[in-house]
Amino acid sequence: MPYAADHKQETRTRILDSARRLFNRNGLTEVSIDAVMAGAGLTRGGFYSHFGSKEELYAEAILHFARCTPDWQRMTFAEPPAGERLARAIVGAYLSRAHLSDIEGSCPMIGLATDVARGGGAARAAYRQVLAMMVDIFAGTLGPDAHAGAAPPEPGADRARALAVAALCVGGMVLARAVDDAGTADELRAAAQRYAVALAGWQAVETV
Amino acid sequence: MPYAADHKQETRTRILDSARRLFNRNGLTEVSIDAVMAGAGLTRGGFYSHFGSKEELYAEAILHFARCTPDWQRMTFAEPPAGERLARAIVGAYLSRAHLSDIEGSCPMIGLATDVARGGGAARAAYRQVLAMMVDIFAGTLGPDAHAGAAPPEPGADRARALAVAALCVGGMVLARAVDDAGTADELRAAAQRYAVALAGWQAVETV
DNA sequence: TGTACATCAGTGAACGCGCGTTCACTGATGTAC
DNA sequence: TGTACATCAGTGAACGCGCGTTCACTGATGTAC
Repeated sequence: MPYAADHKQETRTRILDSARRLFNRNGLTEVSIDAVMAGAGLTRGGFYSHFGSKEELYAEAILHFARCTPDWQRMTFAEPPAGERLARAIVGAYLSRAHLSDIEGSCPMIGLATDVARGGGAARAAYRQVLAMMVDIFAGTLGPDAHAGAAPPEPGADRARALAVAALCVGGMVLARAVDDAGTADELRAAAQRYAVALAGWQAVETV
Repeated sequence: MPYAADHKQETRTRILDSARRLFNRNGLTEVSIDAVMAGAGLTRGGFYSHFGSKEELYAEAILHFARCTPDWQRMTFAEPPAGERLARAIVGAYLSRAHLSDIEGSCPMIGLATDVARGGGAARAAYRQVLAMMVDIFAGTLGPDAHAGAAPPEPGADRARALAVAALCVGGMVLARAVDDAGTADELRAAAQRYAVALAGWQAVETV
């Protein structure tokens, strides 16, 4: 056994980390295997002893994103909150100026949305998984619905509202990144934050 | 003058229409000049008598999108409504099942969001222009704000709300397209529609 | 009206580069003795 | 403890294909006479 048991696994993780950064910045198809391997401190030839093809890297990288997301939460907050506090803190961090400008380290739902929409099943399944994590956290912690009428609450109304809050979070950031004017971008970010909190029925956002 | 005066202009428009369809489906970089020209019934060599480079095609195609968007409105509605009726009808059409499945013909803000975010200034300026069209229509027609407190309304609150409605419209569709499950996709679409209308303070959506 | 001509939109072969993929080889590492 | 060895992670040259771009050429069209 010429190398330590987890040596290859560690290299693989380094490749996936490099891919995550580069994909977030340049999209799935505009990243060469050369660049991914160089980002991991390796050369191109070794790639195929870790992955069968570039397609396979896509799928694995998206799953890697999904696995990393809980870590991202844990690292952002000194002491991990729970319940509604967690949900408010997530909205605060998600729609923060720091997250807007951190292209490489940001949530993959923002930077890879349209690439994934064009991609294969594995990428889209992983995307749904990341979205589901966010929606589940929101759905469990919603406050009163300002838009609910006098009628008794319909079944599934909480889920619909949680989906809308998520759409506002991701949509606000996607638009802010696409627009060429920093002022408009920050207005979008702030507006999405304000109305995501209002829609969720919370009093205020938890700033980090 | 061997050809009619507008002959070349018509060909150019045909190329841009082909580019619009292909870009919406495959993204900016994953479309070859060969494919664009074939889509316009032409061969590759002729491209460079219309555009200086592929980069230039990107910018022109996005501006073409922006120019087409009013036509899209006009064609969707038999008799063009105005004011709040127009705004409600836009939300209804934008977040419709038909628009969700019409990849090639859809609003470029949905299919090209992350591509534009990575692109050059011309594409991002055009993107901002299309977004501004939508936001302006919303901002002028908002109903009462269910989330406004007893305090007097702040300046810019209407613009912030219009931006949030737009973020909900685009974000809902972006997520719906990225997810691999048709059920979740339609839930996202419907939830975004419901709460976009609620956030705007309208009573109901105008179905087309 | 008919014919020769000038113009130029469009053609398609060719070039060169980048990138995904392959493969024979290198050399670093843990193990056996 | 020290040395030879087997293993295999990683290297880098090479191949082939696709695509952006160029360019000499074709042929369709409106005009002049």
